[in-house]
Amino acid sequence: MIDIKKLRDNLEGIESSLSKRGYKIDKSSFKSLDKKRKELQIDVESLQAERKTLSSDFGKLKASGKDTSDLKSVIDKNNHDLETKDVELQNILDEVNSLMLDIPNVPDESVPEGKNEDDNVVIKKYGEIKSKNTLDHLEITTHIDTDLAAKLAGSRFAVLKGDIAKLQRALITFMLDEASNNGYQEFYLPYIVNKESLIGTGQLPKFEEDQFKVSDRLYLSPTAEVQLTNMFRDKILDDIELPIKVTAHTSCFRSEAGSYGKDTRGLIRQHQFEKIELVQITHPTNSMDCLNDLLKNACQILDKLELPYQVIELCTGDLGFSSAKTFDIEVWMPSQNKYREISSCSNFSDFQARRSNIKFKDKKGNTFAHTINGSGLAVGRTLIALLENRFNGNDEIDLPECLVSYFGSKKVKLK
RNA sequence: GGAGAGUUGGCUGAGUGGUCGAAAGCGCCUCCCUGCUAAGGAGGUAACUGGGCAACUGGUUCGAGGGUUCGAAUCCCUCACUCUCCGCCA
Repeated sequence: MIDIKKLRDNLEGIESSLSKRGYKIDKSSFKSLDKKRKELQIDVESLQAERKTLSSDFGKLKASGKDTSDLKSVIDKNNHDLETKDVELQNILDEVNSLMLDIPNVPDESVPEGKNEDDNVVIKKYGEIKSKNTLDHLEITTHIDTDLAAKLAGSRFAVLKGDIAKLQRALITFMLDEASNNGYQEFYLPYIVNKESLIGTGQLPKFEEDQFKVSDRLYLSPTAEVQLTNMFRDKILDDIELPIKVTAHTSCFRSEAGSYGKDTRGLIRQHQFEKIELVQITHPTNSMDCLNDLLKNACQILDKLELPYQVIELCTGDLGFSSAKTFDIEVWMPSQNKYREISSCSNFSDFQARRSNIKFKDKKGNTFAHTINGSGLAVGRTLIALLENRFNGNDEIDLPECLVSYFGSKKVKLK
């Protein structure tokens, strides 16, 4: 949710910012709605003030045992007027609100302009592409079994066996340790979350069909961003606590309703996958520094894993709904001969904080915080990248140095 | 699954129809006092939001939503959540 005051004060400015990301705001309907809102609100509030004094007069009259019927008819009229005006006001407020909920976040000034993903900007490439391998991960190892998973659950699931299952476990521990070393407090979280939480981080109401619903009010969490951010929902933090850095490993669940036929093979796009998430709650003045910090934390993991990757900055046209600025980290996937997203690091400015009511307190008063998050990293995709980049035709691969102690051996058996 | 008790400000917790946005305590802020520290004293301290250049001045909010009433934190209904005991269980 963007700030309605900013919209009132600077409609043209917001309009041009939003047009850069391809969103056209309905200026004239906002203006006329807001004008009506103002008139009605003034009416309603003065009628409410009137009711207060009339009611207290009524009480006094009654207490002194005098006749109240004249006053009663005045009160009745006032209440009747109030009710009609109030209904009108509520209707207008509902309209304003749904208009506001539909408006995406305003891109940061620094975000490169562009229409779609073709206009994203490669910031830097890291590591050397050495692999000559063309086989994909399902061809490299027999220990990723999607048929078996289909028997148990359905498509877009996987069973990992033996060393591959163990390697996933090692990766999770490694990534969590990296996050802890970088100052993130580790959490273990519920995988099921309520509606309020999903609304807070922006998955609801707009993206309901992407979620797995387990009951009337409960959903499987699509990312630990939801839990880690909503821990601070409805809180007023102390400014000296900022930035707050938190992390967790969770299984993540996505229905992938909109991706029929996309990445149907293997581990790339699953209904259930493992992810380590990094979240920071920051002061508005240095949130961009915090984003760079978080990006560095995520990149560092790929550096240690010795995997080639690139960092791209999303252009205005490709930004997610809630994001003000996003860097994607893409790891080299030899079988596809291209880079694939393995982490998305975003500054949401006060967009999520406004929805989830996360504030901090300083001498000037209470202000919405900024929220930052990114994966550190997506575990399944990291696993694939390791297999594909390190495969050299044998029945086992060598692990990078950083994983050896976590895995307990230097070699991973593929068959 | 059965039975019961709750949900009030940053926290603890009083408040059963108007004088209640709300006692008291804790915490926090300002000041006073004391050579430092400890203790003590005075005052202040909820959030959200409208109008106004401003001084200022309205409104809303006591888990959520309805209802009764001239008037609801307080009475009634529905829902959500939390806790305790019993049962079951990793």
